[in-house]
Amino acid sequence: MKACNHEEEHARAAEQAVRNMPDEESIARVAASFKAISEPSRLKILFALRHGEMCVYHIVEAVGGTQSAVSHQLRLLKAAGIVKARRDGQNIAYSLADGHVVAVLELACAHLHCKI
Amino acid sequence: MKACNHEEEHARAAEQAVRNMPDEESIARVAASFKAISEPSRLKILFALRHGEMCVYHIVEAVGGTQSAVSHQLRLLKAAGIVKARRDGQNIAYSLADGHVVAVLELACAHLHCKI
DNA sequence: TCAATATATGAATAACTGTTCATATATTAG
DNA sequence: CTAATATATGAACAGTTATTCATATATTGA
Repeated sequence: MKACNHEEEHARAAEQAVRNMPDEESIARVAASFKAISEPSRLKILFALRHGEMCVYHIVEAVGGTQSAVSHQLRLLKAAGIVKARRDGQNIAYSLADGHVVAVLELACAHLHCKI
Repeated sequence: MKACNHEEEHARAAEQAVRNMPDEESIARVAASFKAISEPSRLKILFALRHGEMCVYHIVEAVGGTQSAVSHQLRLLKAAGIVKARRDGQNIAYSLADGHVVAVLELACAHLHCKI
């Protein structure tokens, strides 16, 4: 494999890329965040929580599926810092962790030219 | 499973969630987009391409790994509409599909409080 | 046309992940 | 304390996916 005829520009970009490449741990964390929101079942939960805090009962109502599956998904989302949980009596109320979540969803939809 | 004592607010949120839930196909497309950028090896490619168009040779130089692995990853990224490709003689020059890609990466990093 | 180079790709394997089922924990009402 | 309810969780299975290896395709120069 040898260089292309854009050698200079591409080589400069490659150099900059190496110099500015985030460390492995940062990349792993970013990857984990996107992985958490890359499954339809979990995305549905996020789209649902856009409309406000909900306990598991209502999340199940909103997105369908079994209570167990939803609970497992919520655990992953919480571990990834995408949603936060708050106990309220017998219930656990879930909500989006911060405004970045909706912002990212909206960017993705804009990218795909689909309205949400 | 019965409703919680936030019945009214949560029930309203759940109703709105059901009414505004994107269709299955939109959700699948959003999920596929995030899945494409949820692997460290592919994220490295995107972080690299922030610095400009590059051919495969230079991408391999910037992110490491084998040519074959990088090529497979590029195929997925292209299929997902995250990067675009342009033939240039013997080389194929890759670049980010649009500004949304960098914007999403920056949002994720802001969310995680890590600088890139 | 032939050799060299850049990139792509099919198959195989190993690792990962989502769902289900059964069960556990925690909270409240009585 | 006991029963009922809400949520969480461990194990197992099925489906998915990233990497490697070998090879194919495409472009260029001679």
